[in-house]
Amino acid sequence: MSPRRRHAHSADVRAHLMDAALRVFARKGYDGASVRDIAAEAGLTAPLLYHYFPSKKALLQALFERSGALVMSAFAQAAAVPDPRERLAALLWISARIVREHQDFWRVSYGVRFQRAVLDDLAVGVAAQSALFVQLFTALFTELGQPAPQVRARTLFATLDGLFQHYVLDPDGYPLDDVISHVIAQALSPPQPPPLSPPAE
Amino acid sequence: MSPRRRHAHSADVRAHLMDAALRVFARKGYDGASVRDIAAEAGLTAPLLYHYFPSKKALLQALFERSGALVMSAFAQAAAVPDPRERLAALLWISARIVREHQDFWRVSYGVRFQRAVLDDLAVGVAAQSALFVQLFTALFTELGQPAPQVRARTLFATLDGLFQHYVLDPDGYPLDDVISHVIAQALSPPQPPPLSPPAE
Amino acid sequence: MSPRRRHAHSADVRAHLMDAALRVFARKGYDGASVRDIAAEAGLTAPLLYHYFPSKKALLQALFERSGALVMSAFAQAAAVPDPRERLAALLWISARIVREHQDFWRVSYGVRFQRAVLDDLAVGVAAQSALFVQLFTALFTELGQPAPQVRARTLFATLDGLFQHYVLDPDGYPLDDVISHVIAQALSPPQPPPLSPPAE
Amino acid sequence: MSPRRRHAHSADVRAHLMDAALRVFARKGYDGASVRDIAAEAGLTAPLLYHYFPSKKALLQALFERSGALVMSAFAQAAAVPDPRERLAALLWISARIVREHQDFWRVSYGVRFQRAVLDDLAVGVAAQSALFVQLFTALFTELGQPAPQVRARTLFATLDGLFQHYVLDPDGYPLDDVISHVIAQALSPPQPPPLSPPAE
DNA sequence: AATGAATGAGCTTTCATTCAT
DNA sequence: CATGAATGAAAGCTCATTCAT
Repeated sequence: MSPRRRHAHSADVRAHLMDAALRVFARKGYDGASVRDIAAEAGLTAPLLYHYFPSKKALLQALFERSGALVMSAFAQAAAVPDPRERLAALLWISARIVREHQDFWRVSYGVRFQRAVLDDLAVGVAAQSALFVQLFTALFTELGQPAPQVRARTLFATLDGLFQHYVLDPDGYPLDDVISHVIAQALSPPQPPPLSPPAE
Repeated sequence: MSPRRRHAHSADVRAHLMDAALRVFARKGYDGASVRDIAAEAGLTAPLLYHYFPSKKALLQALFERSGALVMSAFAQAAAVPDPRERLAALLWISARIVREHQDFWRVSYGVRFQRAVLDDLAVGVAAQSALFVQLFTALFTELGQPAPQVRARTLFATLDGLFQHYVLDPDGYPLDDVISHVIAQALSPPQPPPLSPPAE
Repeated sequence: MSPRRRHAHSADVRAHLMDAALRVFARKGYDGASVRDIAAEAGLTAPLLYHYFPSKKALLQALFERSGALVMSAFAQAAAVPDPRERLAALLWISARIVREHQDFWRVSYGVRFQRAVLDDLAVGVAAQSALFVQLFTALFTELGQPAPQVRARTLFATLDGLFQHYVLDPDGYPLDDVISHVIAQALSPPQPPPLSPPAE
Repeated sequence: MSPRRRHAHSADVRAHLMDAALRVFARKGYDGASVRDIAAEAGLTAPLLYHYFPSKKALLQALFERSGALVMSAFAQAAAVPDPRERLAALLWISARIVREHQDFWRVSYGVRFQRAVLDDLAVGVAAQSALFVQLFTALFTELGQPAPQVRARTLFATLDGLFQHYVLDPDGYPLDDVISHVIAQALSPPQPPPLSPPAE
């Protein structure tokens, strides 16, 4: 009834479409979701979708950017914790919270992780985040005086990645908090000498 | 011994097709790989592929069965090591070797992990392997007298899963052996009390 | 009145496609007619056909529904004739007219009559029409005081069915009116005792 | 073990294949039946089928020829009955018996009746049989002194054709003998003046 | 006589995307 | 802003038929 724009802000429609896309991608996978599906989920038509996003891929990219920003800001916050032990815990708990609260996105993200054709344009951002993560934790372990801080960082990253995948695959049955607690304890434990070298093949 | 044949043995052609499919699936993803692509990679035509496999999905399933058998036999071997610490190390080194030697398969496997529609018929086998893995390591940690053996097992499983994915995503740049060594050391280290509980939200 | 439109009304295109499909089905049979054939006959492309009909089968079904409605309304009209003898004649002449004016449809209809796989979804409507026909004529013969009215009705139905098929198979050479006249006369003639029983086998 | 031919006479295999084809055609229709289906039903392979029949169509043609011969000989027998009334009854009962005993063939025959592409090579034989039937009954009605004998013959032919189709579509529920009895009585009844001419359109 | 292997042609259907209105 | 119409490309799959053995 207001004389100004009957229709929502462009940004609102974009967000609405991204939410719809997220749901459909999460449900059917990126390839399995048709542009029509997404438009229908958002309550509009495909050509209109193209009014807001130049392609299906661009929609996915927008989802990655939105979540990337979210992750970055959360991490920046936690990275500011002065005590390194507390910082590590904060980073992990925050990661867990993000994944729990954005399960759909992570399902999508893990689902396209191995699709080169799809990831082409995302690869840079994703790789950057991974690198940042490893750097952050390498610094942290260095600060803690742990040996081989980069290996520790990589291991921790792998653990988190695997763990979040397992959680997202079965959110109701997975003891996320227990495992996170254990991971934190493990990450802060003193180093051990490697007990066995790789067997000669 | 075997004379030159114009018509290869059925089993040979099947294996040849599976290898081709593996390469194409690894390169383009399951959805991105067309039956024609696979047939062409194998040097034959699409209808002939259907002579050997009833469907594209069946081809994928055959790949999973082949690798599943391989994993199982390797695991059975390592699971027979009497000393639990050595057994743990053996299981991890063997896992790493399998992944290294069958990168394409694991790329494919991780690629379809979140595609419900595709996994339907594979789900049983895959879930069984995961369960077996967790069981095996739960028993192992119990044997070692570690507390919370199931959480440890789950964590270890997550670590391996994430680690192998990171390796497969960048096989040349990833220090697989170093990380595996560290994971083994970590898994065998004595437990620590959890330093921090999850923050109240 | 209506301005020149680049995009025709959906209903028009649907009708246009149905006409094209009817011609192609009549010419090549249901199985022999490809969706491309039909689209080409209608002057458009196959994917566009799917814009208007969800499947090839749905197209056939639409044809049956259209003709079913036509038959029903024509029959309802003739069934209202009060005098039973005149009613019988009216029903038969109307049937003949419908078949003559919709030869293509009846060719198609008779062509799929024995294709279980195709008829599945049409079966209900077709069976209902047959049953209606027999009921209508059973009532009519009862009203006329003829013995064994149901057998007479079934016989008449069979005669019409066969006769229309023969006509449709050779529309130019078939003396449709003569035969219909005779059938009417025959149907209204008084009953005769059966002259001979079936021979013992 | 007998030194002479391990394998059946060529004619036997042909007959065996024709029986198999008949069953499969009856079950799935001509188009719906694949050559592999037929070969499998006969317990052999497709290329071997091609050893006995040059094409799928030729198989169908052979079926028509076999049944045509059967019909002809049965008709020839019944046509020899001296009394025309008895002859008519004999012809109809024999027709009914043939259809009852060869339901599969008639199902197939009626199923392809409107498929020009399939019938091309059968058309001659089928048309000849129809013509023979009409001639035979025209002569018979002439002999009986009935007016318009050709129209009567055509009508009778239509009745039989329709009736046999209805029977074949529902063999268990159809009162074939009752209807045949009625048709015979009707065919032998004296003529009636046509009660109503076709309405002016 | 018998068969596994092989293929060209073609099927129905889906999709991302564009265009005219 | 919004949409129905439109399409080229390609998908998975089936088939009648042939060929080498």
